[in-house]
Parts: sequence; structure tokens; C-alpha cells
Amino acid sequence: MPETSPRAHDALEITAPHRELLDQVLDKWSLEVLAVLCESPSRFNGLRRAIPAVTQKSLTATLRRLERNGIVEREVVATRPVAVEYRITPLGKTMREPVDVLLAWIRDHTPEVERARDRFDAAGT
Amino acid sequence: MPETSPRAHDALEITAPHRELLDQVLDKWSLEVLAVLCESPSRFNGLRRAIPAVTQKSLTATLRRLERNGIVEREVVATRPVAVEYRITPLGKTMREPVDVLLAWIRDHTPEVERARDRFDAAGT
DNA sequence: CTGTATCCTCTAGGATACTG
DNA sequence: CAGTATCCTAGAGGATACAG
Repeated sequence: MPETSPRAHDALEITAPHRELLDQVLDKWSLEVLAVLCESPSRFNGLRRAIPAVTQKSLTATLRRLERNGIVEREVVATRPVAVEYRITPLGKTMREPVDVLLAWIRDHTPEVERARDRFDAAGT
Repeated sequence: MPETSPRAHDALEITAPHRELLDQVLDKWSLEVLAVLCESPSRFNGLRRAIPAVTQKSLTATLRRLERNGIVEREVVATRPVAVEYRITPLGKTMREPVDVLLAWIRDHTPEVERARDRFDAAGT
């Protein structure tokens, strides 16, 4: 049994490319967009209505980023005026489970975290 | 079975407090700190050595945030000069599984994402 | 050794106006 | 309808110096 590694096991190891992908996929609006598109394909303004707080600029940026990463798909329907449909890709669907697990943890532990915050803040009086 | 909800199921739903916790726990340095502390308790400069890229300021901020959220614990050992030990809490340990699942997804799909990026960038020629 | 305190830069993202 | 183009600002985070 070699003892060369400073850490016993590195399931949590995270390299620069991994960090970048993590940021692109868990950023401020991506999860909301994914939530909508996981239910059904949607058009640009449909997404805006579903996510009222997002600005046009940020939504565009988020969609481009997700498209570039192969998470969503963009189809232009050449009507007048044009319609653009966004769909989640097979790759995008594989994100669902890990994201669900993560959000489940968040939901389950938010109360405990809030108690910890109260204690911490009270101690700092 | 009521059909009041616009979305079929909202496992991906994310509220403001959830988003905040997500940001505090998945931010730039938190995962690296967690990775170290999951292996064993560590002192401040031990963490610095384990994570060479982090600045003193950011490490302090990260540790304070994690401590406030009940993820890590801080113990001051009153020697001369003082030593401060950081440990992961039971709550912190529960983060491990969801984070592992997430990072596993990242690792497993980075190649496919990179192919998607190449296609996207090539198309934009 | 374990931090604060400043200063400074850089980028995400909002507001708003315009376009094919 | 589905975007671009600008302008602007708040906050994250680096570099550096100092302190208990």
C-alpha cells in the first residue's frame, strides 16, 4: 500500500477545467433554465415569463453558455417573426440526478444551517 | 389530483435562501477546503499549504463562511504562538455525498462537454 | 501562527435603448 | 419575437502591508 499521496482518496479533487464547468452549469440562472426546460421545450420569451427575475441579457448569455456546453439545444423556426425553441439535450438530462441530489441536500439542511448561523451571529455579539 | 402547478414536479425548484446557501457552499474555495478537512483536521497554514493558490484573505473568508454555516468548526489552542484547528462538523460530512455525486458527473462528462464546445466554436467560424 | 486592513482590478450582471 | 449594444455599478477576490 503506497503512501505517496498526501490525501487518502480524492473523490473531492477538483481541477481547473472541472471548476470552470461547475461554474458554467451551476451559475445564477442555469439551474432555473434547466428546471423549465426539463419540463418541456420552451421559447425565449416563454423562459422569460417562467423566470421573471432574469434580464434579457443574462438569459441570452445563460442559454448560449448552456448551448455551447451541449446542455441545451437551440432551434430557429423560420416563421414571421422568427420563433426559437430551446430544448434540453440528452447530455443535459444526465445533469438532473446530481443536481437533484444537491438541491435535496440544500432543502434538507437549510434549517440546520440557519440555526448554525443564528448561533454564530449571536456569539459575535 | 390537482393540476394547479405550472410545472409537473419541482425537484429542481430553487428559492432565494437555497440559492444563497448553494453559493456559500460551492464557491471558489469551499470545495477545496472541504476536501482537505474531510481527510483530517488542519490548521490555518496547513490549509494554505494544501491549497497553494488561495490567498490568506480568501481562505479566512471561506473558513468564516463555512464556520457560520455550521460546516466547519474552529478551535483555538492557546499556545504561544496560538494554533487554530479547523475540523469538519457532522453537518459538513453530510455534504460529502451530494458533492461527490456532482463532481462525479463533472468528471464523467467533461470530455463530452468539451466536444460540444469544439463543435459550437467551429460552427461560429 | 493566524489573522486584519487597505487598495485595486476585473468581471458578472442589471438597466435601458435599439434592431432584423 | 428574439435578440445586440452600451453603460454602469456592486462585489469577489488578488496583492501587499501590518498586528496580536
